[in-house]
Amino acid sequence: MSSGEEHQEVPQQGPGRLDLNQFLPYRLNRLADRISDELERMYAQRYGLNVAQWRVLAWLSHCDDLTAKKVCTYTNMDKARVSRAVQALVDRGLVTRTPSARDQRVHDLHLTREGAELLSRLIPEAQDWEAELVATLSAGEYRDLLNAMGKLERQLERIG
Amino acid sequence: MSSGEEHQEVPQQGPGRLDLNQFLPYRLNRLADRISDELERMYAQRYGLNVAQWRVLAWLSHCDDLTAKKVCTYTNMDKARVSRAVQALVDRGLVTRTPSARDQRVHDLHLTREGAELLSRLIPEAQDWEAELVATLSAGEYRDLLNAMGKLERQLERIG
DNA sequence: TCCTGATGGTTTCATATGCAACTATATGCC
DNA sequence: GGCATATAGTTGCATATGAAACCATCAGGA
Repeated sequence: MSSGEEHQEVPQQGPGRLDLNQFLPYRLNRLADRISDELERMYAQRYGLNVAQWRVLAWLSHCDDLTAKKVCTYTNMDKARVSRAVQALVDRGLVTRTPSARDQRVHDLHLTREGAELLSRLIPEAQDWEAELVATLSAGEYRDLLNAMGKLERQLERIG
Repeated sequence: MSSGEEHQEVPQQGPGRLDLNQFLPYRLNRLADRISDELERMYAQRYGLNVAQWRVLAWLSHCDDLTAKKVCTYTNMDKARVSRAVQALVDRGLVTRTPSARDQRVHDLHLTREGAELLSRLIPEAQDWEAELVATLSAGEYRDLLNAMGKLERQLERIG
């Protein structure tokens, strides 16, 4: 795919026409999908993790004291999907799931030593890859990008 | 969900820890997913379209002279998914699919009158919604955002 | 205490998706 | 022309996912 391939068709303009390259949801999705595909390849091939499992692990590295419910709200994933991801991680011995002392409905999630070790290898790889990805952005551009995305997220909460 | 909810857990830092809120792939995915969910609700509930079908229609509004293959490359969707989306649109009478005169393997896709009418109602809604979404961004911020995303896409091509 | 409703999590079931095999057509080389 | 290979698109199959039913536990009020 050559760069600028999105313009090889002469885009049609006018009423009833949508210029997708100016349409933020489209652009955002395309970019996020492609990044996601790359990363997915990385942790699927090398660590046998799918996206849901990776997200659970990433959150476990981000904060201790996690539950399935919290993962749901943080990642916007369906609770069934989270449940299955956690199950798979427990089966692989990367995560422990123990009923909470205070509330038997809740299960506390924790990394095992193996889980922590896997993350200690995976996280630097992910960060290196991200660094390469954003290498063409200046520090200011990067900051502004995250900033704009933050604004959009807050606006989404307001609208939705 | 209150805004800033992503910080209610004290984020842990340090080696082997990943600060997801500074990790672009995560942020991008979360934002794109949420936007996608909102839009999906919009055209699923009101027009009975799924994401794949909407993308095909959007590209048909964007440029005439489309084929399934082009949709695949433009949208990064699997050809089976595109094939099924097109089939559904043809069944609903929104799109025609005719074998190309030059190459019998290729099928030219075109909007029917009904398809165009549906789009003429759907597109303004989508644009209005997008306008509301980006209302908190200045024109400059919006431009910079698309610009940064363009850079990332080009960098992705280079890396991948 | 018992009943009602809410909540965290799992399981079931229907659907959407991706991969691979397949069909049909086209292209290039002998 | 005839064979090998590539390409556009469809279909079959296995898997991933989401919605809803379900189970267990908790909280609150009569």
